[in-house]
Amino acid sequence: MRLSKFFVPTLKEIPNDAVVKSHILMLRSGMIKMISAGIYAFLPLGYRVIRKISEIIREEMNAIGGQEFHLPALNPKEIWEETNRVEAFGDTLFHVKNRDYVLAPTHEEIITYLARNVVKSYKDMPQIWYQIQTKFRNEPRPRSGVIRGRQFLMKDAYSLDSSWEGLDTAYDLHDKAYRKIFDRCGLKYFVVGASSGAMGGTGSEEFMVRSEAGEDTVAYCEHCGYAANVEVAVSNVSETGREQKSEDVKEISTPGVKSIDELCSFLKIKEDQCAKSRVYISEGKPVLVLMLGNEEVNETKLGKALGGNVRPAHPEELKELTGADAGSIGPIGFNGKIIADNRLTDANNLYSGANKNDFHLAGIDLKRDVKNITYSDLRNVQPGEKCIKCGNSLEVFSAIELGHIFKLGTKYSDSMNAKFLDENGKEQPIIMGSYGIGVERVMACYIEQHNDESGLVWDKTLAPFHVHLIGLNMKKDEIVQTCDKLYIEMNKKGIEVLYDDRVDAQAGFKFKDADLLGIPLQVIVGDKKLKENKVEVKIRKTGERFDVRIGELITRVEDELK
RNA sequence: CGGGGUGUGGCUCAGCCCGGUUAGAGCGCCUGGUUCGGGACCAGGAGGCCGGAGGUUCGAAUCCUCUCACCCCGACCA
Repeated sequence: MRLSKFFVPTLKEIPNDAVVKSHILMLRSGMIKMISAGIYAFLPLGYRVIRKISEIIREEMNAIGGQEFHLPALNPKEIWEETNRVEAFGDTLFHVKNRDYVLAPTHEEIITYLARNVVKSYKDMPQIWYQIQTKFRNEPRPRSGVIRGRQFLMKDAYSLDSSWEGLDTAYDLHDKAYRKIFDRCGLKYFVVGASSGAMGGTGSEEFMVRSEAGEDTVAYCEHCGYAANVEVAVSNVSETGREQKSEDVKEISTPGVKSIDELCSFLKIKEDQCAKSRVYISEGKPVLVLMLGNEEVNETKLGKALGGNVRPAHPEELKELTGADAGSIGPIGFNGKIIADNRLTDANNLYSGANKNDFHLAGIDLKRDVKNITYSDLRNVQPGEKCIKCGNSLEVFSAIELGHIFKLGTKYSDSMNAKFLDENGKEQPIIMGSYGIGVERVMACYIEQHNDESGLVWDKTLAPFHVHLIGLNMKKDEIVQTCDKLYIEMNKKGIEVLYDDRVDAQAGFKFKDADLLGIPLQVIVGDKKLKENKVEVKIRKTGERFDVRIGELITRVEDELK
């Protein structure tokens, strides 16, 4: 491709609206352009990368027996009503105004619709059906460029099986295929076991990439690979323990003291002598939650421990339930269920609120003074805590979800009545799995991991081109002739070449553009080297340069690209 | 949906507080010339109803009201 005829609007300056690295670089390198919040046009250069990623995905999906479909984005609303997901998706689902259609945010319904009354026998399975297509979600807040958009390219696969063992097999196949896909793409990723959320189902794994731009926070053990969302990651910190002698409970006047910090400095005590109280409402009933010191309540864990959803009590409710405002609430005299974090197990000589404004209690012994207290893991894992699997130190950081595989089971086949006859002639619901990859996220994550101060740094696999051929002064015939010749030869050899044949751009300008685009090899044709019948090769990743005789260039380029 | 911020030529921004020539700069773009291995130089030029609507005023990019768009934090997120 000749750059003079190729639409690559590179930007020297950082676009105002972009914040994360990948977004900035995709815009600056002329790969995408924003049309509206969360809606991007892929320009020719960017689309080449998308196609390379898609092709890798396609190869690995085909390798596990996947069959590629092309499914409609416009779906009749009534199909979605069968599974009750019009309501479940709520405002996230795009509705078409002038007909009863929705824009598909995912394709379980369509797949189940296709299978129903067609996949009728256990002999018709297993099946793996997939698509690489645009999906639509009315995200309340698109962000980070292509990472969270309102329309995005997704590979979604669905497995159909006649047995749970078959589902396990399909799930394992996808797990392995995903690892191959992300390995081939050159991504550093990790795998998190996760709850399957609104998709329903039993087992699930998320494929994640560490990134500042990530929306999930995970705890990760470099040593053994343990990884879990902090919402569920088990905390592994020792209990604060009991002191030998239990003091008597004693009321202390603490005027104006609200926070644990204030309490500690007012009484000159340490944080871990305090029990922080938070009141939640669970199933309509108040629950007092005690945390050691100033630790935050993990509401997901709390919900799990109490079996249901929880919400913090409103200020008015606090006053009504305890007689005090936030900051003066405590376990003694609290009328309702009391649950404490494991770290407080049987602790004594604690300070906490007195359920009376401007007073706290000292000498609280949870074992002696608080009957019916239960203990549970309610805190967030902190960096440096011991991994529950191997005991090494955990890291906590944010990450982007690239892919998600889960066992759906019969949720959709049940609600849409997709049944088959088993070996015994008995009717059974089809057992399904669902497996997604955010194609644009793969690209963004790759860029997050492969860039430097000059721009992008592609490996050959995903690079939009293999070689960036730069004619330095295209007003000189020898240079043009040499470049043209090399361009034709490389094309003939199947080497993908971007040829900077622009006449009006100066050398420095071309170099900066080339570094920004980050194509792995640069072949530089200039006056100086040409006199010795040589051209210069620069390896983008290392910055290394060397001269090569023109006659040997093709072989050398082929070697470098191996 | 809550909080914060920004809308001025294709891009990055100044001007706004304190209203008053013809609305500016750098980059980019067009013409001609010089340059030609790390985002060149000279000369000339095109391009803006200052996000939109209403209002205050003799006069509004600037003040007021409403509205739209976009960004960030939070809520939400298969």
